[in-house]
Amino acid sequence: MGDEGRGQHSRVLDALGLAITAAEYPQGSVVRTDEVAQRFDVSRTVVREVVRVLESMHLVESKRRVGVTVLPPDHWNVYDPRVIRWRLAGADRPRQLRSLTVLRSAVEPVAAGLAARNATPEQCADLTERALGMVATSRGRRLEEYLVHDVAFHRVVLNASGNEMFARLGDVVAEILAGRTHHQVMFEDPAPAAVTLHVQVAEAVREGRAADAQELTRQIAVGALEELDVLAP
Amino acid sequence: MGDEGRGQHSRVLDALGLAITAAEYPQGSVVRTDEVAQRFDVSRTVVREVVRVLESMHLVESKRRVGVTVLPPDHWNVYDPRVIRWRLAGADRPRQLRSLTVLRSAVEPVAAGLAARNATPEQCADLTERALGMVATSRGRRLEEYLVHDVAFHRVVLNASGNEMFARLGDVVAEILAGRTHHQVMFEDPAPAAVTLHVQVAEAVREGRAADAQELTRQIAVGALEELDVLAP
DNA sequence: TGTGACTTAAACGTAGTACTTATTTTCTGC
DNA sequence: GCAGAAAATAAGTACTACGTTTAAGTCACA
Repeated sequence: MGDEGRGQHSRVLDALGLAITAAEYPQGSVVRTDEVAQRFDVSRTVVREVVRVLESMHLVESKRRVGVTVLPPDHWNVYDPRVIRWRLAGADRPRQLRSLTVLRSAVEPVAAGLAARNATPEQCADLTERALGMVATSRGRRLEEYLVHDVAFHRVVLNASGNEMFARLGDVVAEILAGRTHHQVMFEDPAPAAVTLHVQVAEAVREGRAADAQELTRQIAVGALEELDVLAP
Repeated sequence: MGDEGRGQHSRVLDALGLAITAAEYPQGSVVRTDEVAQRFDVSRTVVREVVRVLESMHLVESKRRVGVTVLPPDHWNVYDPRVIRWRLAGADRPRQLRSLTVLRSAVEPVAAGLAARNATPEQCADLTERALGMVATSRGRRLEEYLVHDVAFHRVVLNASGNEMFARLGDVVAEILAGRTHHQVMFEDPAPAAVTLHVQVAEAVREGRAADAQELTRQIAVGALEELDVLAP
């Protein structure tokens, strides 16, 4: 899943990013690079590189004679996969999960509609295979296996849309689905209705029925939103 | 619009980012940091910081004993505003514009629907004002003034949706609209139909008619897509 | 024909120093 | 006493030089 490189840089970046998104450093607070260097026992060079990356995510701002200032959340690059992961790992996980699911509900139906027009035969086959995999693993508490198929299914749809902006949301969807299985209370097997919908989407895409693919995917999204409402009111 | 800081770092980052997204450094090609340092006449320190940022955007990958490798486009963080700007400035501007417009067409209708439920009175007033501003500047080649109102209008809708992921797309929409006015051939005044639709969206949001706001915004998006089809077949 | 040891290239990381630029403080002059 | 200018200062910015680590390449030996 993650692409955490090894080395001091990644270690400090991850720690700082996590701390900032968790409001451990509150918005507006200021730190000096030397402090950070000492805190993590690394050279100032490493800290500077980390700060430059955090700055590129608009998590902080670095100004002379004042230090490194934590920016308010509405400046953050919330589409950066790393920021998403940090926030999902932190305290406002529910809020974040809701934002992302709403985004999904807007994007995925349109993506499915496009996929019905643009999907290659290979992608259609892949989609059908994944849908069948979901059916096969939808009973008997095989949640991990189900998750793999579910993630793959949605990735294929987003890729098959032919739109790179949609395709890049595959990671986001993966995080959401993984989060639902792992963190949300999900003792039960997935809802049969959802499984059926996935099979129908695969069919609609294969047969080029764009409107149907869109509407069916919309129903999946609605289901995901309702599930959130139940679990996190 | 831009937040280009001054200094060596921003200069080199911008130059390299532009060069990479323009495929001047083709995918898979490798450079050494010393080369870059010499090419831009800066120290390796600066180059290293730049590379770290480019790495965080997944534009490049830096490995020991091999150098800095340019990653294929499907790895890029295409939601990073800087990447978007670089690509819009480069050769595949039309492709990029289309991807972004499709994204808009998926997101904005949903955002407008949410705005109809969540918009504050201030936001409603702002929206109405902007719509009237668009009407007032829609004739007589006052394209620049029109653009300002148009961008502001869409920003308010996205913000009023109450979803942070939508709100963060304000910059993207601004880039698209600015691009249309400045680079696309747009000698004529904006289409009266589009202007009317904006006024109607403002009304629908103000009166809490979510479904109408969504449908009207969808029509605006469809118009934008058709406009693209005409200008860039 | 491998397979393990050696070489080496390049990034990674540290240390020290000088430059730049805002901010803060202090000093002037009225 | 206070407004404005000059000096002190603090912090990021940038450069250089050096040692460390990793992995690609190479060569020898079985």
